[in-house]
Formats: sequence, C-alpha cells, structure tokens
Amino acid sequence: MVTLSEENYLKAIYHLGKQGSVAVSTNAIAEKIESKASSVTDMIKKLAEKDLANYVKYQGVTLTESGRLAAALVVRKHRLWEVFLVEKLNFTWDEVHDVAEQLEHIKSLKLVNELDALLGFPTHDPHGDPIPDKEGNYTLIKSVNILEVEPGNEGVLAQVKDSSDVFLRYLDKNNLALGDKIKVLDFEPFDNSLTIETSSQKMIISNDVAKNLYISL
Amino acid sequence: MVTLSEENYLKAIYHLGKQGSVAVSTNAIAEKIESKASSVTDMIKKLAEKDLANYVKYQGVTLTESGRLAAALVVRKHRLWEVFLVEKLNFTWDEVHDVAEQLEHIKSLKLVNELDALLGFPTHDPHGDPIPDKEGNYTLIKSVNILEVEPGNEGVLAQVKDSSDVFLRYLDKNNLALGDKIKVLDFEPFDNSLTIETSSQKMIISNDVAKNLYISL
DNA sequence: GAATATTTTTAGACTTATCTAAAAATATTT
DNA sequence: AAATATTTTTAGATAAGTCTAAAAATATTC
Ligand SMILES: [Mn+2]
Ligand SMILES: [Mn+2]
Ligand SMILES: [Mn+2]
Ligand SMILES: [Mn+2]
Repeated sequence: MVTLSEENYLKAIYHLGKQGSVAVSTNAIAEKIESKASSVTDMIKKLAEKDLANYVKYQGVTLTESGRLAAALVVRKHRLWEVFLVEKLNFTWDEVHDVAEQLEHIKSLKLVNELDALLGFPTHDPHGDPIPDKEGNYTLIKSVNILEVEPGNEGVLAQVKDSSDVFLRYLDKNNLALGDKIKVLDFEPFDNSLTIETSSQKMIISNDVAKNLYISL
Repeated sequence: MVTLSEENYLKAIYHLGKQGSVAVSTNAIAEKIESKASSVTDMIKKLAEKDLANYVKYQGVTLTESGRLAAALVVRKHRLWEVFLVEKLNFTWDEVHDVAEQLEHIKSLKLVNELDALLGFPTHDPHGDPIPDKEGNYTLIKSVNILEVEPGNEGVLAQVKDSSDVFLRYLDKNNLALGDKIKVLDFEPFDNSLTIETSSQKMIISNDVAKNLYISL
C-alpha cells in the first residue's frame, strides 16, 4: 500500500527527473513539495525501503520500475480527472488543478479505466500535458518553447507549463488558448520579451509568460 | 477545516442517531467505525471543541446544527458518487460503496453540485437511500420493512439497508432488484423466514435477508 | 440499596508525517 | 589543497489519530 504522502513524493521525483530516471536532489524535492529537506530524507528512505526508489546517501534519488509505474498512475489519474472536470463538470482550466490534487489519490483501478473510457481515451489534459496509459507510457508530441522559435515562424499553442490559476487566467484575459495559431514576430533583447500574433491580435508577452508557452510547428 | 477522520465520525453519529439529533453512545460509534471507545472519546472532544457536536461526559453525543450540515454533506457526496459510479462508469451496486468511502472526502462544493447536475439531480442512491440536498434536507419515501407487511399484501422494493457486497450479490443472484414488485405470501414462525413472490418467481427468504428489505406500498 | 457488571474516560504509549537545530558530507572558492 | 559555503543527514520534538490497560462513572442485578 502506497500512502497519500508517498504518492506525492513519487510524483515529485517523477516530474523533477524525467520520469524519475535522472537523480533528483533532496532540496529540489523539498521545494517542489513545499516541505523541508529533513522531511524529504525521511520519506526517501521509506520509499527505498518499499523498493519504490533507489537511494544512495548524498547522491539523490531515482525511481525503481515499480516506483515509476506508481508515479505514472498518479499522474494518469490527475490528468484524467482534470479532463473530466473540464469536459463533464463545466470547470475552467484554471479551476481543476487543486481538485485533481485530491482526486489523484483515489484508489480504484476500475474507476480510472472507466473514467478513461467515459472521456473517450483522451491523450492530453486541459493544459496540454500528456496522459500516461495503464502501463505508464505516453507519446510525446513534439513541442518547443516559444522562445526558441525564430521570428517569422508560426505554430500551434500545444502546452502550457505553468498550471497555476493566475497564469491561466492571464491567458484567458488575453485570449490565448490551447490550439491557437501563434506567429512569432519579434524578440526584444532589452527585456527578453516577445511580440506575437494570433488570428485575433498582435501582442507583446513578457519573458516570464513566454517561458511557459510551448508550440508545435 | 474538517479532517477526513472527523468527517467519518460525524457521519457515524449522523447515521446512528437519526441525523444526529438523538444521543449516540461511545461504544456504538466505536463499533460502527471499527475503532475503540477510547479513540471515540478523544474524537468526540475534538468535535465538541469545534462546535460540531454536543457532548456531556458519560451522556453520549449529538450533532450541532453545523455538525449536522457537515455530516449531511458527506452523506450527500457519498451517495452522489455512488450514483455516478453506477450511471456513468458501469459499476454494479455492490462495487460502489468502498470507492464512495474515499470520494466522499473530496473537498469542492462546485464539484458536488456540478456532479449533482450531471446526474440529473437524483433523489436516491443505488441502494434506495435518499440523497440530501445542499441544505442537508431530503424527503423520506415511506417504506416499511418487509417483515411488517401482512401476508397477502404487496409493494415495490424501495430500499436495502445492508449495502455490503455479499448481501447485494445475494440479491443479484436471486433476481431481486430495486423497483421489483414483491408480494408477501407467508411468514414462517419456526425460523422467522418469509415466502415472497415476484413477477418471475416464488421464493423463501431468511429473516436475516428480510430484515434488510424495505418496500413502499 | 449494596454488590456486581458494563460503559466510558483517563493515562500513557505508538505510528506517520512533519518540523528545527546541529552535525556531517559534499561542492565551491580562493 | 585549505578555507568556506552549501547541501544533506541525523537527532530530537511535535501533532494527529490510534491503541492497551487501568480508573472512574453509570447501569443492572440480587
Ligand atoms: Mn494539474
Ligand atoms: Mn497530490
Ligand atoms: Mn454506500
Ligand atoms: Mn469515509
């Protein structure tokens, strides 16, 4: 049995070290999970004890195969619930994350898989993040950060990296949504901002905003 | 903030003392919740501290108005989730209870009320139990235990009191479902069993089974 | 109504998950 | 390579929720 708290740590390691394959530092986990390094050390030991993590003192932590699968299942549930909330319960994309944080810990394989079917086996959540399948696999859609796009080129907004409600409401306010066609017009070296053009407008976005926008070409 | 554990105690008191208005004993709660009397005493004190329960040492416990509302909300969520699992996710009525035990603790008023709407504002769960509204109110359908029906009379199976999977699968196996028309033919004093007749069959049910069947006339 | 049985509460211990402060190990700078 | 800074671990404390065993209160029986 994996506790709620253990699931949160597994998820953090999974997200910080590309599916848990790259060693993640104690401090990085503490920051992600908003706890203290000492708490992280304790929990990592417990995960290692349960064969969910590989841990060498002072060397950081990776996930074992069963840890990776457990983490992927949590992520799968999180993202499926987010789709459910938007598609079936009229939530907006900035309202779903906190509720999904709770729902991702519900234990019932039948529930997850029936939910998946009800939603028509979606491949991405409302923020453009991929939904792992039962085996924890997903196919990456090739998307690049908008800052790496040469001025003059265009693509489709495929993913937003920050899922906080403030950021998502900023996008709503400025009529930017997943699927929108975006053309990069100009990069401004002074403040690293970007001028972009959508079908409805031309606008300047700050570097902080641009860092979180990923487009597929 | 009401914790998961507090919610479970509130629900137990609510169920044991008709919506928490009748004083419930420490031992009764302990048995319902499968814990020990000493644990119950501790928790009751905490509920009283938070003004969710009225507690007088050695005199049992009732719910305050806010306690009653909190308990009713948990019951509302439990039963709405059960309807969801059956209606939308192909669960059978014997599979829903344990998952609903988890889902009932998810905190989001929007979620509950949107779920209610998605399901078409159901009034009863898959076991015939009434679903409280936002204010914690529900209208009782008049149903009586089948043992109190005079032989010769008939009614419709409206509610089953035991929601355990073993009991529900017994009913499935014997083709008894909510909504079925049942006629009481004979009461057998030797073992307090009952002979009943449905549209498809005549059968004898034990007293243990009969105690859990409620019909509306 | 006194003796006995049952229920309830208290006292103290344990587990999980967290924290602060100090010690130990590793990394960085000079 | 020493000195210094940073990161990580350990040690000990705390809070929530639970338990066992003993004490206190209430209920039942004779
Ligand atoms: Mn999310
Ligand atoms: Mn979580
Ligand atoms: Mn139930
Ligand atoms: Mn519960």
